[in-house]
Amino acid sequence: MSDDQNTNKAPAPAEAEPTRKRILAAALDEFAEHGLAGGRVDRIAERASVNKAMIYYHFTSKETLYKEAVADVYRQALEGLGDKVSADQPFEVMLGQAADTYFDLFVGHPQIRPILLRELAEPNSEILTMVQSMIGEYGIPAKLIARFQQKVADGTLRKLDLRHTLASFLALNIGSIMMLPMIRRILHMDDSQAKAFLAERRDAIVDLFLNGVRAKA
Amino acid sequence: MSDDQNTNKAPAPAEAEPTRKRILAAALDEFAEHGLAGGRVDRIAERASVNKAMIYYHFTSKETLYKEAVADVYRQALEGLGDKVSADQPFEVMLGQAADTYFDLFVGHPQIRPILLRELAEPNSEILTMVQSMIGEYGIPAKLIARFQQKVADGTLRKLDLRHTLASFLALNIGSIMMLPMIRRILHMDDSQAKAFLAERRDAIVDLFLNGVRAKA
Amino acid sequence: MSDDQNTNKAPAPAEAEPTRKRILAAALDEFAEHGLAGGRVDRIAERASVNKAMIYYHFTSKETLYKEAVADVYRQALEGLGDKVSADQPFEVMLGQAADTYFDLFVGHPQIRPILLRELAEPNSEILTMVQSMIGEYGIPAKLIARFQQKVADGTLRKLDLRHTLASFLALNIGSIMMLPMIRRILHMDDSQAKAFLAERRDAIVDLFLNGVRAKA
Amino acid sequence: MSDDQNTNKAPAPAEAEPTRKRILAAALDEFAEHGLAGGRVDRIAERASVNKAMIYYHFTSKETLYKEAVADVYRQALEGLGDKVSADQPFEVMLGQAADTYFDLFVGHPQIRPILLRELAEPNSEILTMVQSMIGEYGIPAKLIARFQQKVADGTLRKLDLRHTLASFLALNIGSIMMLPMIRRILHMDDSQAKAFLAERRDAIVDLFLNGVRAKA
DNA sequence: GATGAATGAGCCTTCATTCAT
DNA sequence: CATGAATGAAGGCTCATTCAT
Repeated sequence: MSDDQNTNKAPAPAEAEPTRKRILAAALDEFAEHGLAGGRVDRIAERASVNKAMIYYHFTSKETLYKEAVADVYRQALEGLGDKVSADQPFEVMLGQAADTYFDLFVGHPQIRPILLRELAEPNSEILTMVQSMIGEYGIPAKLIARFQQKVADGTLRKLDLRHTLASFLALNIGSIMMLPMIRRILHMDDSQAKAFLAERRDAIVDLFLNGVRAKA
Repeated sequence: MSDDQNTNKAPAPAEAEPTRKRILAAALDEFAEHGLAGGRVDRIAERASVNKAMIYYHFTSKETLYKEAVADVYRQALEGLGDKVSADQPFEVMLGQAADTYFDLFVGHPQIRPILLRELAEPNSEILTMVQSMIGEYGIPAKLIARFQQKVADGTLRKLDLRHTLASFLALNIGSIMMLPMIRRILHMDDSQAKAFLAERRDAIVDLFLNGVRAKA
Repeated sequence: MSDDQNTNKAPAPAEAEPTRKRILAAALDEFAEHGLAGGRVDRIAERASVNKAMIYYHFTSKETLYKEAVADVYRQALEGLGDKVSADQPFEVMLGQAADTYFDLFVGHPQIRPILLRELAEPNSEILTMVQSMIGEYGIPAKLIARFQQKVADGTLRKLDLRHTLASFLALNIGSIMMLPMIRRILHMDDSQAKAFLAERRDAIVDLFLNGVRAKA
Repeated sequence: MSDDQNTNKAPAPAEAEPTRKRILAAALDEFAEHGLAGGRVDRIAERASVNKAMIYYHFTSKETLYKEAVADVYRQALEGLGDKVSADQPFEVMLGQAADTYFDLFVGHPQIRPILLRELAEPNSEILTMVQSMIGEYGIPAKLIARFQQKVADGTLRKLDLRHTLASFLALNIGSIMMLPMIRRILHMDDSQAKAFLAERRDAIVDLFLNGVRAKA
């Protein structure tokens, strides 16, 4: 599929793809800033330097565009992430890799955070379902669960409800990023302080989590 | 006439101070469901069974109404919360009280969750700032930080960066609630399973956190 | 009627009249500033320090209020003017009196100017008709025409079409006042210059008119 | 197809550069009839046979449209007027030309009269300022003032304050037109009489003015 | 008389979407 | 593919007017 694209694109439609991609990128930014309801098709057109009608040439509707734009970032994000979390490493290294992966995800694709937040607010988010299906069994959660089970089996971890253990790890990681504006205000941090804080967060999380789950000597 | 009113008002307060409050309640629901951008004034009027113009009789604009509605729930919520978290109790009891308070907050006022989520997505949320100022120094974070310091001093807790410790506790609690739809999908839980899961969550969090921060014997 | 009023008013309705008058005065100001279409009932109520509903207690509709307010100023204005123009005086004195009367009218009741201007723009102004009927045969035009005729008869004035002569006199007087903002801009006059200019205008008009109509020696 | 257009456009320019101009024309009529406050965007759309939204595609707001429409008529009017007033002609001819120009202006563009009247009623009319700047130094007033000065210098005219002299000429001309509905009522003229009266007015004005300013033999 | 609250119709403006070229 | 113009359906807000007390 990618071969096909690469070879066919040079000749004629070399200009075709860019437009579509530009629209997707513009849409992503717009929706990240304003949400689906607050996002404006005009603004997307402007951002992409295309005529508004062009958007409807490439996409069925604003909502479709939204879905495709979101799917698109996730595709890129997941691709970039690849296999940064390997079960071959020591447990704490693996946890660190997982944490890094989450932080990198939101740093590398800053539009994901606001979009995800807004989707979490939506009663029956199709986006959330779609994203989940994209990540599927290859995601970090699956890897973590497997490792947890093994660690419990060999006695390194306390006997915990692993669903909660996973939920806690996710909450610590993703939740910290999601809630940063709140925590900033509580701790009276300015922009640069918040940035530094976030950078230290990974270690703090892994440390707390490890101690929290490890079986007592 | 005034006698009449006074005596009649007690029995049927459902109509006592209606319109403005009905509008606020309707607005809260509408904005919780659809956000500020997606919320419709017409729908709020309908929900409140008032004429659309009545909304503008009581409130300056849609945005003002939004802010007042949010301020209003928080006022009620904070009032209801009172002093459920007391520093006189053993540490783990206090943590449990704090967790309970958060869970109760979001259960008792289910509109807060989606509103908070969407505000977290907003670059410079005035709402977040306002809410923070409403909670102020009486909030749980302040109490926790104080207790943490004391516990570190007496050697019960490991020497940790307390800002991160607090952030972790908040992420575990609030983050878990915020991210529930995500976790549900990851763990393939249906509605009732999710509910049960959330009910157990409090203990799981306190357990993990306590173990995570406690100094080793 | 006036007896009736005077004797009855003291007892009870002493407060009644003021409200109505306050509304009329407020309406006059509002309509002078914004016109009938641009005038706001709310603003009139505010200006009159009465409840908006009170306006509808005293007047049928916004339009009615407008008409009554206009009729009211004119009534006051005409009353105040009385017989300032007397045919007993020398011709040029009489012209001066007429000019003074017009200038006084617009200075003493500054709301009349904008209202009149806007009514002149209305295709079939009922107000204009009403005002005309209020002034009737006692107005300055009638007096002037009579004097003109007499002056033509005795040879002091050239044989002119007296309708045009009258029109010219009115245009010179009222027109000058109406068009002041325009003339100000053409002659680059500031506020105080314009005021001084208007004060001199009376003499300039009488002088030009007199020379313009007088039979050559 | 494009050929078709090119060849067809000449014969039927009625559709050549339509919408924007149609809107401007419709707006002009609407605002002339009802004023800015009373003018309705819906009605303008209807008059122009365009969708209401089209108005906002071409113009920023109702007020902008108003300003542009007014600027537009004045542009056309001034263009049409050109140099009808020449200083090479005898004084009374020149005055006649000036009078003709004013009468033609208001006859050729009947919307200007009501618009000007309403703007004269506006405390700080931007329109009046704009119009003045459009006319600038090429307008009749400048030409008249220059001629007046010259005529005073050569002794043909009495020594008058030329600002007042100009004001009087303008009041006689423009004022007569503006105040016609008033004069009609005073002189009890019907439609056709008023029309005839207005046609004679030019000569009456020039005659009065000339005699009024001329130095006595 | 007087008021606060209420209402229906309407107003300006915007938005997603489509059409003709 | 690309564009400028067009459109119908709201959407937020306002206004004159009325009602209950």
